[in-house]
Amino acid sequence: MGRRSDHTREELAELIVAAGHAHLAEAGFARFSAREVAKRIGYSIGTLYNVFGSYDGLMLAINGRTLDLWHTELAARLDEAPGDRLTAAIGAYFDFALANRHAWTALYDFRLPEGTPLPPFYAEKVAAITGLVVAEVAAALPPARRARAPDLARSLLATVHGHCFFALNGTFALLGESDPLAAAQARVREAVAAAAQ
Amino acid sequence: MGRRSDHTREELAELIVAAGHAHLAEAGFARFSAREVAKRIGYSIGTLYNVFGSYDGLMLAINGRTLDLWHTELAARLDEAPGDRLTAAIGAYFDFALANRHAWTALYDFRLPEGTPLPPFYAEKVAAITGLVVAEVAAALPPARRARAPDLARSLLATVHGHCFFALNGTFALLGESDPLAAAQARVREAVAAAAQ
DNA sequence: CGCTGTAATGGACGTTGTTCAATTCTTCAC
DNA sequence: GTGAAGAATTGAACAACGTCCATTACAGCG
Repeated sequence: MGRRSDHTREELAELIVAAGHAHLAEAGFARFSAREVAKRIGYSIGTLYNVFGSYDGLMLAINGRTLDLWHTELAARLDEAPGDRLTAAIGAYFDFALANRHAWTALYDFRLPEGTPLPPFYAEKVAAITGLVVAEVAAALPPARRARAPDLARSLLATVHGHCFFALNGTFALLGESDPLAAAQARVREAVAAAAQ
Repeated sequence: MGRRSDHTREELAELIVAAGHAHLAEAGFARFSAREVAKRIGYSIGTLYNVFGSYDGLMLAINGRTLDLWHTELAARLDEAPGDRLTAAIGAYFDFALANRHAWTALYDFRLPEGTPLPPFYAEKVAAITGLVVAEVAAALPPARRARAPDLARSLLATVHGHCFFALNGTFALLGESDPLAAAQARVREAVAAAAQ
């Protein structure tokens, strides 16, 4: 069949990503299927491949949407944060991951074939989120120590990620940890205090 | 066909896990296939299912083997460690993950269906590795603070995991981090110092 | 009306996890 | 020996997946 709707390519891509994100959020990465996404929007599987080229291209677009949502929510939470903004940011990190378990986990479950670099549009979304964190870390340091912010922010991102990851995948539950968020916040507080010296 | 070798069930399981671990180490979790494992040892796909029941059972056994190797290597490295044993343990964590990228990554890529608890044999292996870390954290704390060791060890494990994960999945490279191991060691040092107070 | 280019299809292919009736071999009782 | 019992092993069959691409349907233009 041929053209059948008034969707431009971009509108169609948007439609696919929205349905894909919803399917991913419900089923999780392991059960995600491009065919199911096509079924949901009433298009055939071939159309998805015309638009995104491959399964990897589709997943990248969907994960990109997750990064956008994450960035938006993090920024909003920082805007309305009283007092300790860094602590609020960690809370937002956990809240987003918990509220979007499957989509958040898929960010790390999915990997491009080895040697394939992330496409720029995706790398930029990651950098944008990181940028928010760098700014908050810088603000938490005394002016004379601000040059350490990028290095420290990357490390703190990893620290929080580790805690959040273990909280979601059950490792902490298995080991008896009861308050992963508080632990992450404590570690960040200590690191910032040390860097402030 | 019927019985054709002198393998006991346990020897056969061992054979399968060894071949499966090798295949996983080469191909990675996404390309891993039970059929390929069967092909490698000259058995049919049906036999794998007789022994392990399902793909999940097979993966659990293979990941269990990875945990065993990890535990052995970590213990060895601690034995021969001069001076700062906690720092050595973090180095061993990174070295193992880097030397066994695919197998290590598969520990976290693979997840049982939601609601299915980890089988005891597997949970015990995780607990054993954690136990080594708890002991080292306890040793690094002054006697009066040793009660904090289990909590702190879990949190430090998450911290190191986050750094190692970002180092392997390319996030750190994307963000410009050059020495993830040093960053992880610094974060642990700071946390231990804070807990010692 | 016909031409051209884009949008969309869906059958075909190879691969996967999974099942299970059928088959082959071992063992042991008689 | 012989045959029954039991355990081990097979591989065809099934549904679902990602991928490809020749084919079709339509819109717009001359």
